[in-house]
Amino acid sequence: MLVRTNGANRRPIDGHLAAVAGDRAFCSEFKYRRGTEIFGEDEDAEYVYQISSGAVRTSKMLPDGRRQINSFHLPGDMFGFENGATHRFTAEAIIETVVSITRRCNVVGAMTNREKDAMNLFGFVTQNLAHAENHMLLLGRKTALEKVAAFLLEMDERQSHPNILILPMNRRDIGDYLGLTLETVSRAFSTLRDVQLLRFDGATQRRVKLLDLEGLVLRSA
Amino acid sequence: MLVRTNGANRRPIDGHLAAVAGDRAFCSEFKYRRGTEIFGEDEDAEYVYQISSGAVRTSKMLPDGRRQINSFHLPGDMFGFENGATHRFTAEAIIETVVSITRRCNVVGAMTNREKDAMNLFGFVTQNLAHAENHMLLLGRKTALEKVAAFLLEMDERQSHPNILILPMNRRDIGDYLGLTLETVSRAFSTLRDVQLLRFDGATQRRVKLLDLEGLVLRSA
DNA sequence: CGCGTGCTTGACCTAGCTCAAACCCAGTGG
DNA sequence: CCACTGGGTTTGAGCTAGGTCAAGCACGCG
Repeated sequence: MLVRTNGANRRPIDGHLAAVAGDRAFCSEFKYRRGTEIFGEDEDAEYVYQISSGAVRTSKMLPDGRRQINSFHLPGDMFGFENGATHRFTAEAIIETVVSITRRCNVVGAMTNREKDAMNLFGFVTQNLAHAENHMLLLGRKTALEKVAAFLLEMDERQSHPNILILPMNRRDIGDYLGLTLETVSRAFSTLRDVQLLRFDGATQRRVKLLDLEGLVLRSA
Repeated sequence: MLVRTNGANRRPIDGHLAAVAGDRAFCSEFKYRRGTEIFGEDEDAEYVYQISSGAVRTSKMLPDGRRQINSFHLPGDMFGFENGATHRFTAEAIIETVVSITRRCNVVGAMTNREKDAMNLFGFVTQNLAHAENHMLLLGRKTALEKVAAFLLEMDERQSHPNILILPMNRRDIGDYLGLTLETVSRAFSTLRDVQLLRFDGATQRRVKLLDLEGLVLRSA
């Protein structure tokens, strides 16, 4: 499923991944088309990934097709750490996405050589863990409206409070992230619109203006 | 809430925590009574913990009291890694529990000195992360019966398939772990008993014999 | 223009929640 | 010894949040 766009264009890039891998460890950039798989559950885990642009969903699936999205990754985010030899989940590009990739062994090599940056990597993992812990609280104990409000606040936060929040994912993805159906997500959006907590920008439903962050926080727990 | 039982009895102990902390970093053992708090959400994170005996639940709470248990920790498990300065969740002893404790700074010091053990610690964190990812799938997408079946299999696995599975936690804890009410958990136990997948050992409902692991696996997804 | 994808909305249904009652120990005190 | 108490658990009877199924609209694209 790899769609390599810039061929043998191997070069060090800016950002943490390059720092962790070290100057001598080169990173490649890959481009993935909307909807394509970056890696699949149980595939060999050879690389660690950092997003340059675009958006990625990581998910797990039950045999009958029920899906749970663990997290959405936006530019700057790292994913794909594995303890064992294989990936524990699937990663797919939601929109056209560019990631930089370095071999696991480079990172491990870096850890033994440069402890400070190894600590950085450790930080990325505990960050992922912290997100998972918050998300378990959401999945296990929040109502549909609280889930969607929390989701909007999370996205707003991660896009550093833009004037207009742009959602790269569709309602089904949001539902699979929040443990809801797409219809319930849609109804929650409508409810939040009706009580003036958000407004859709233009005709599209992917561009949202949050009108009252305080109000959203109140409804997110 | 600390109930220090062995006073100034500081000594190195066996196990990973001692290995990570290094020979010169001494670990203390603490005993907690059933139901007592080991650390609270937002408290300073000064230590890393490993269980010698007993059982611990780690949980997060919403303002109105709804609780989500992230995981149960059994002997050998480590918990309490933090990236920042404070704990992201509460840890409580479910039954009388002995933990060994080392200061975070000892562990960090060990990481810069002994890369191999640092890798071990990294492994513990990614292990916690892997558990969280599986648990999100469970919380977001499984039915009550699937959740309880998966829970029983998890506990059985972690007690290395004992003849009789002993549950240290009550039905409410199980419910808060699985995102269910205690009544629903109880009904699921009864259903599994009725279809001969488990039997209660004696009069107590905390001692369970799993009669058909295959059957449980089938119902756990 | 026709088609496919995504979104909304409505009507209905059901898994799991709430509320309530009853039981079963284990521990305590008379 | 028994009575009493208080967790913990089970079970039942209803209720409701959210799922399911279905229709219809809006947009973008070949």
